[in-house]
Amino acid sequence: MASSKPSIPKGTRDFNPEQMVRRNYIFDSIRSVFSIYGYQPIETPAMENLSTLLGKYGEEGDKLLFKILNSGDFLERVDPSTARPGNSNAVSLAICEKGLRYDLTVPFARFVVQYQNDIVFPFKRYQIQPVWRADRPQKGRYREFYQCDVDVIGSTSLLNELELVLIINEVFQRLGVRVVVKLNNRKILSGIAEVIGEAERLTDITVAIDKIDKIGIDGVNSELRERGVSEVAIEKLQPVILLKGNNTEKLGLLKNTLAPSEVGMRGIGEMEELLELIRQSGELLSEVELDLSLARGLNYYTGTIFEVKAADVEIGSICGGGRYDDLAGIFGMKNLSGVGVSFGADRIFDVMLQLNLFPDSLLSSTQVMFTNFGKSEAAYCLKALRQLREQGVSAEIYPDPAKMKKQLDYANRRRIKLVVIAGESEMQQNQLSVKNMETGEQATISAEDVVSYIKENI
RNA sequence: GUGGAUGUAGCUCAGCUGGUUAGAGCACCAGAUUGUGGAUCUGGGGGCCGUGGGUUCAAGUCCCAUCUUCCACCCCA
Repeated sequence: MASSKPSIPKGTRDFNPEQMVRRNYIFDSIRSVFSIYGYQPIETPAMENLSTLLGKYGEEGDKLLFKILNSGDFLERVDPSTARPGNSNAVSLAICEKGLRYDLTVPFARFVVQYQNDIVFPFKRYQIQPVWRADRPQKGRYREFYQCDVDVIGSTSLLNELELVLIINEVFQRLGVRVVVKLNNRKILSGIAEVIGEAERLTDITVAIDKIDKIGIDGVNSELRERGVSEVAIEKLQPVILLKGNNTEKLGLLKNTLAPSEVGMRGIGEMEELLELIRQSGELLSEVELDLSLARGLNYYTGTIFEVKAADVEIGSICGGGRYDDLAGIFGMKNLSGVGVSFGADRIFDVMLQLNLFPDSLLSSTQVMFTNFGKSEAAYCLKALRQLREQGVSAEIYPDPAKMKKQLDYANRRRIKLVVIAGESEMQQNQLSVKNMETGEQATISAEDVVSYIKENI
């Protein structure tokens, strides 16, 4: 073999036309909901300065950043003695100053700080762009994937949280995906850690209880032990982890437990207010559930945490987010609270494909095709073809004078509903034949009526 | 980053304990049918068996490495 087979990098994908129209259906639906709620679009570059990205996602996140090699003689300023195996990380920082963005939230925070004087606050923005993670790919996990972020920054009102819940509900209602919206609050988690006497182990505790669905209560407990949480604390934690009942019942029980914790009670207050706001907005299609095991890894969250799971497919979360009180602080802008969620378009795609939720109509792009029997016959069609297009009907003419079988076959495979047949006999009568490919019916129409006939029969 | 599976035609897969020229279905192209599609029949093209090395008289088959895809862990959309 002269050259190896063409291929694309691990974890990346090509999208064919069928996949693209379906993806665009998702993006368009999401975009229009965002827009209805008053959010404005922005875009940021695929690459950011590495200094913007590093240290924002924890140690794990830093490892998953794609770094971009400097141009030119990038080894020029590298001390040869540091360039040895085992020291790749330090060297990579010396030879790379840019990286591909890991999410849309951090670039957004950078954007807000950079343009703070031009932005009108509260700033409601949405952003739909790909992000890259040097993760090991597996089901529902890619190295390049799209996020659809909505955030509002510069407001602490819980009305923003409410709005996000309503957006989530509306997006998945439009797409026909049944979901469960899970809510929690970082302050409640802090309160729990405080009450059981392990305040400084908040992250360990949340990471462990986040896994309860997967590894069960015993697994969580042994993981807590491994992470150094005391037996007494684990004992105290049990009733909280195992909390059952509806949202109000859970909150009621939590109130007793968290009474000694000021943070915890504030968290409960926020949760109660949010649930009340949701109730007042009217009936939602999506189920909204307070889930204390919901932790989410990103440690910049400080208040409400959101996560959305598909009710009918096992694929991890398809949307998630939360409130962050001090994200822009990293970039030198204090006291700017924000809250937002991110829709994972690629996973939503996988869910919808599996549940067969894409409308068939997406697959036919051309509505009318003119057959081609030769130069003069094709020319005879051009006027009607143009008129149809001017009136918004998507139409095309088969470019080559191929056999009728081949042309009709093409129309079939492209799912084109109407085929216009115009040959010598039609030309002589100043007519065109219009064939419906679904029913097989065919009618012969005069040249002046053919456009309106087609419009009526699309 | 750790562990486990996988790779044969465009796609889904056969191919026995190593043994002639590597198969099927679907898809594609052509013809039956020169102005009427989806059906049927007939024929045809297409493979250095993921890649590189090794063992052997002989490797798609056994061994090693590497890459891909998939699964679990970590983490996450």
